[in-house]
Amino acid sequence: MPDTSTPTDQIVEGLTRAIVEHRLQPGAKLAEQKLADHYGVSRTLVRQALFQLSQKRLIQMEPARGAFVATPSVSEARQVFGVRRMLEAEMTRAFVRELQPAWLKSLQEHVAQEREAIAQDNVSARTELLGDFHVRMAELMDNPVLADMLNDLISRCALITLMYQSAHAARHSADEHAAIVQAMAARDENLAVTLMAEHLQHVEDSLMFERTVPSNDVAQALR
Amino acid sequence: MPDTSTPTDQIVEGLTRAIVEHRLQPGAKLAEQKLADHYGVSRTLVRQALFQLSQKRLIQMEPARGAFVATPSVSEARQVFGVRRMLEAEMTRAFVRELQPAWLKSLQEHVAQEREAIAQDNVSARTELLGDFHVRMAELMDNPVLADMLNDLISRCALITLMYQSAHAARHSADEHAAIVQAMAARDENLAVTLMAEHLQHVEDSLMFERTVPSNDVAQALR
DNA sequence: AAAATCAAAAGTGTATACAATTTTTTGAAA
DNA sequence: TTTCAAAAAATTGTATACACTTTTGATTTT
Repeated sequence: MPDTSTPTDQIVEGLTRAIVEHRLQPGAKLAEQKLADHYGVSRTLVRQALFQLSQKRLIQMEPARGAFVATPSVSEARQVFGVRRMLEAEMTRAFVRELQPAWLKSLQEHVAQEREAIAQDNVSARTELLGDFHVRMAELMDNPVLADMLNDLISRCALITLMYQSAHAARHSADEHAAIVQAMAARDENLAVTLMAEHLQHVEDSLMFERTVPSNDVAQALR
Repeated sequence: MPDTSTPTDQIVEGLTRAIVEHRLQPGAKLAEQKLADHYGVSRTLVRQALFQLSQKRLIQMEPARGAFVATPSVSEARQVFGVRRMLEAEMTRAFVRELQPAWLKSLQEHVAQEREAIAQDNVSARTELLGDFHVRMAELMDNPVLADMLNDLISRCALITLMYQSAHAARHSADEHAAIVQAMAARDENLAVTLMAEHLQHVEDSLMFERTVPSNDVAQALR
């Protein structure tokens, strides 16, 4: 795992993973001093990290009360997925229009990786890969602006979705990814766009909101 | 002008306006102590604000060297506009599909305001209104997630575009907004989407990159 | 026993201190 | 005058200090 540049970035990275992987449950208190102790830095750097996370909407800061892992409402969750559908429908269209053989190969390999992780029952790898499929498209198109934006949206989705996707749902997602790639290979722009929109709708439909109010042990969650 | 909640937010707000309105030119150094003096706070709060702005990509932070108003490359600029086109094309489609009479009225009034600002040659008002047209659509659809995202994208676009749009270009934009609203009123989904995409393309095409390297007086730019 | 009260503890918000780095200035040599 | 080097000044990065707010928990009151 490569070092991210600044200490603050490392904290952001670590907390993001913990939140996205649901080791920190929505609503969990993020006490500054505890985090500072865990990372061996002062509260100053922890605060910087928390502010960044609050901008990414992964945590919510309440004045004088501190930071908590975000607990998005059902309405907000639907909006996030709505934005993804809008953005990714058109992204798919652009992708097919500018399609290059190497792109196709890359996505096919990616789907193969997804299936391998699913076969091996590697839950965290498969979750990450299933999200990365979408970011990979933006990266292949050489559009880091889009890739960054999708990455943030997908993090928010991960916070929203159920603890872990069931193995069944994961297989379903991988199959849909494969179908999308197939439509792309056939240069069928409209089919690819439709399949992508449907895929995202399926992921959204599989949402379940377990809003447990947890008194979470931060130190343990971060290992 | 209403007070934003925290002091940090006020600094973010102030700097955002200064950058978007080009009172701070791309590349300008943002020295922490100078900003702190100007806002009458300590560097602590200025730093928090700078980190937030760097996440919004309005400024760029270089390690040990400080913060500078961002100078996006031509390639990045095209990507930002590309994302806007993707997102707003589908937003327009959804808007027309769910269209309510009140929405139409609101947009028509907005265009009227744009034209008033243009007639009065109120440059900063017209620039803000022309950008807000797009955010208003998201707000009318009751989608703050989308509205926030568009707001950030439009800020980045404002940083990119020439100092101020020419009066001619502003009139052109307002006319295109009016045409889009007309297509919406006719419930012509595809026409509205097409007009929106073309509109954004026109704005992008009117881009000019004046990359002056300025030694900018921060205190003066902030009034 | 439940509710209310208040003191102590813990936690957040901001300023300041200080080490490390970068920029500017100064001054000598070419 | 221009160029380079070293010292001085300014600036950033991080930790710490301290005021103020919230939370906790014991004690009293109903």
